Amino acid sequence: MQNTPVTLKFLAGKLKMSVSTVSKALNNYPTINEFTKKRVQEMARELNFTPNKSAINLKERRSRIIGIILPNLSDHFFTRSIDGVEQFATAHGYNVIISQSHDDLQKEIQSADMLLRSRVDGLIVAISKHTQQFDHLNQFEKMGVPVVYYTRNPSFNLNCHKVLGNTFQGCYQATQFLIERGHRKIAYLGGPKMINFTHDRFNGYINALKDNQIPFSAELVAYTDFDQENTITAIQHLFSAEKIPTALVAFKEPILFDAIKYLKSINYPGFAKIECVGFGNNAFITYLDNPPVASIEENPESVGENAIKLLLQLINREIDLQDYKKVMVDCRLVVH
Amino acid sequence: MQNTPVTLKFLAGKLKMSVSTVSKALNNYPTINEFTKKRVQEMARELNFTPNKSAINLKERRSRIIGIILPNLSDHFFTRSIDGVEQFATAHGYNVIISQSHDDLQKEIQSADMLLRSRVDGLIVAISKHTQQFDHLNQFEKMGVPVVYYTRNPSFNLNCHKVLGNTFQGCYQATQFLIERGHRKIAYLGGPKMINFTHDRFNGYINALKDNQIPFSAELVAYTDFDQENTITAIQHLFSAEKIPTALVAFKEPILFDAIKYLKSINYPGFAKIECVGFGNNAFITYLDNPPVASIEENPESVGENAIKLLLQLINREIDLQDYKKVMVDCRLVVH
DNA sequence: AACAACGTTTCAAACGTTTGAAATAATTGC
DNA sequence: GCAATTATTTCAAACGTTTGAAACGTTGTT
Repeated sequence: MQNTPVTLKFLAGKLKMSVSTVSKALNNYPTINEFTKKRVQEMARELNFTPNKSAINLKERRSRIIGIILPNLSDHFFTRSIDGVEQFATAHGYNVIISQSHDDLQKEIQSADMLLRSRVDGLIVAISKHTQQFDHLNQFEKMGVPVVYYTRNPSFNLNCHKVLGNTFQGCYQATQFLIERGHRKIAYLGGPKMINFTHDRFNGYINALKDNQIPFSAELVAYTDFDQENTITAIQHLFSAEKIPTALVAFKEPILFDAIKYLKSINYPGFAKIECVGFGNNAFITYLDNPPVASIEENPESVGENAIKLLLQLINREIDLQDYKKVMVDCRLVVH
Repeated sequence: MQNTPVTLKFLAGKLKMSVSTVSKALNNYPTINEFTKKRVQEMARELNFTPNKSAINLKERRSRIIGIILPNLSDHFFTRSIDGVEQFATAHGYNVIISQSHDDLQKEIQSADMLLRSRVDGLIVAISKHTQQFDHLNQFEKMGVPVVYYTRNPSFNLNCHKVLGNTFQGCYQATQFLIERGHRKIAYLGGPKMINFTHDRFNGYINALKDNQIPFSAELVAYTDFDQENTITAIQHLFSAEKIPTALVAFKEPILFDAIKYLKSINYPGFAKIECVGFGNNAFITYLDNPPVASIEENPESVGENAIKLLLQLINREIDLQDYKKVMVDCRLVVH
């Protein structure tokens, strides 16, 4: 424990030169004599000089920090997307601060405020499912800090930058896949209606049916959320319908697993023949005895990477802040 | 986009008062006139004044930021532990920066450096499995920044603060549980030897055997890592041993799942009777057809919470930096 | 000997806060 | 009505950097 913090001033004192010489030497200014640079750099290393980022941020009026707000880290989609962001960000000299909203608007507001105070250079955000009001996020753009919404975003709002999984295409492809395997009665298990892409997924399903001249039946559609009880209720509804489904498209894998588990537990007649597909491509599928026939891989790393790429362009003003972009990242059907 | 950043100075100009009055008004100093406070606070709200954290950090010589370095976010143990840290930290006015090492020493060093520059007030770290050298982490203590190692830590080093899952007790309990269920030939599948607690777990296993007068057989012990191939090799070894095991204790659940899957895939005779236990208590277990008979719940939230509690005490100098503590968090056996 | 020209170093202000001390204004006591 | 007291505001320095402008010292030219 050393009580004299090693600052430029301290180094300057030791070396009997001015603070600016030390600073410039460490930053490799061409006007500084080579021998001086050596001396300074050696001394800095010896004394473990570590520049104070707060001071630099203050001076430079930027932080080289990217903020990320997301619902939670227990969802593998998000942790995988972080990897995409982090890799590209650090390669470009930026660090990342992650903040979880736990799908709670108040926490999201707190996170946003914290990141705003930290003067992040840009923000990537997947909004909570309860976010209907955007003052706390609009604040960033007002201060000239670009914001990229990814995955979960305010669907009605065109005036923001978005990077989205092409969830329509993913769901279309999954439905198409099931149709090609001979299914005609394909049930659709949707997610919370507050999450905007829920509708896109539904549309993918609908359109695939339409394009194959399969009549749509409202009986074959139900919605749930992340609560297991609700999923069971939805499944009971779907599989007691008149048109008994032979296949199922679900908006998220863990929920699909709940569905499969339930059908199996009640010895649903014809269970073995039912074919399922869900979003996610969870690594655990390999351990299931009755795995989904395929998964919709959402490529979260790519979503994250596209988000940070766009954000960096906005930060560098290569793209105008007002020139709102929408980037779609295609899904890929993985057959198991 | 507004080009005049709203600073104290800017507010002071608008209100025709000094910067210090504005600052004190916003910080609710008792010497400031109530009416003045109102005026200032209103104006601040109206213009969306957001204090610059870098400036405050610089002035206060602390950041109210806690750094966390951990191997990766794909392991649910770590994401759950973060929840424990975050909750307690934010309740005490601290923010958290998470940095992944991806089990790579170089990345860990980079993370440490980044956090050091950011002048975190304290560090919580689960070292990478390749970390044998600790300069980058010792640096913090040298600068008076307390460090708490959690879960993965330098086992040989007593001179550091540690918060650990009581992995010995967990493994003992699991083994005891299997013994009580009548098993005598219990195999043990250990993890990477570089991870320090691997040995504690093994000792838990051994001691439970000993306390029940069950002879230990080296044939019943094998080691693997997170690579599936190696797990299969280990399992082949264990289950082709002379003493055919009837139960298995594994050091981590996903690996246990690989083992179960393999035994099932080869139609291992007596597979249905084999009882397994592993560390983790993965939420996913509920979907398995041949689930482990029990799980060792490591209580990661509690580990995280204990780590941040200790760290805050160190930060507040309620505990002397040199007075090295070791906190153990018990595991809990969850029978499925 | 004078001075231009260069290589190198230093000065000084700025970034946005906080805070004890000093200054000023308002109030009270007599 | 004036000093003493109290309430309120302002001054000024500090936190650790960066950086353009100014200053310095050394050479080389004439």
